[in-house]
Amino acid sequence: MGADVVDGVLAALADPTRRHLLDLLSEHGQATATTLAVGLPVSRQAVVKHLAVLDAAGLVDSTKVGREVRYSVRSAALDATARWMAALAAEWDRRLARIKRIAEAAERDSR
Amino acid sequence: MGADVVDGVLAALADPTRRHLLDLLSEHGQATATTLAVGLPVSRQAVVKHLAVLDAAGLVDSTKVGREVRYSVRSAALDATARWMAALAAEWDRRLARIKRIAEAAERDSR
DNA sequence: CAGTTGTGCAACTCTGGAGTTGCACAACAG
DNA sequence: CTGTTGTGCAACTCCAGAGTTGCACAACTG
Repeated sequence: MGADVVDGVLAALADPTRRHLLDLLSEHGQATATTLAVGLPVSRQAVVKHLAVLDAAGLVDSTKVGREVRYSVRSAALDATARWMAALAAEWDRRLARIKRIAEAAERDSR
Repeated sequence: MGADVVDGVLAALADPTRRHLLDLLSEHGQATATTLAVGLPVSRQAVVKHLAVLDAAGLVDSTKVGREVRYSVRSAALDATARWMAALAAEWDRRLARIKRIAEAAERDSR
């Protein structure tokens, strides 16, 4: 699994405004930067920049229709990151269990 | 599920140095800031700050032993965030499917 | 055609966070 | 007790990124 994908998604999700943006997008399915900016306490330009970040992370898709650009949510990258995270948590558990086993064995030997 | 927990975890994981730190910790199971700083291109103080962030996010646990502080990985918060993310991805899929259904119905009516 | 509206581009400000250094203090070893 | 070593605290520097404004340009509407 591409580590850079995970990297991009994590960096993108770190910002509250971008998470809110994704929330709005998933509600409406389709929206332009101008429309999205109305429901947010920031300017349209700020929204455009955030959408660019989300686009680079693969969390959002853009389509030009006439003079406007419609954005929509893409779940693939998020899903991949969720799987990566779950695998990481499992890996930690595995390592912790192994270390605990070794520690117990060492203690048993010392007695 | 606490949204602030997810928030903290995402913010914590956004930094590459912190992810590397977590990786090192899960390998050794136990480590002090001084020890960890050796394998990283940053000072001990920088490591201490990162560990403080990870601690606040619940990703790391600290224990005082004599004059040194030992850190260890905690998988609970990461696991919770992974579940949250998977649920979010599923939610997006659900909404997208619903919107697609509506769009197709509208198209069928217009014909 | 003229007027309106949505985007894109560029140049700025400004704050948060990553990193550093220096020093004081507590906990060891001899 | 004396010297050494690991942490903690505080005051800095520095820069990426979040946000802004202003303007030019393309795309619709009448």
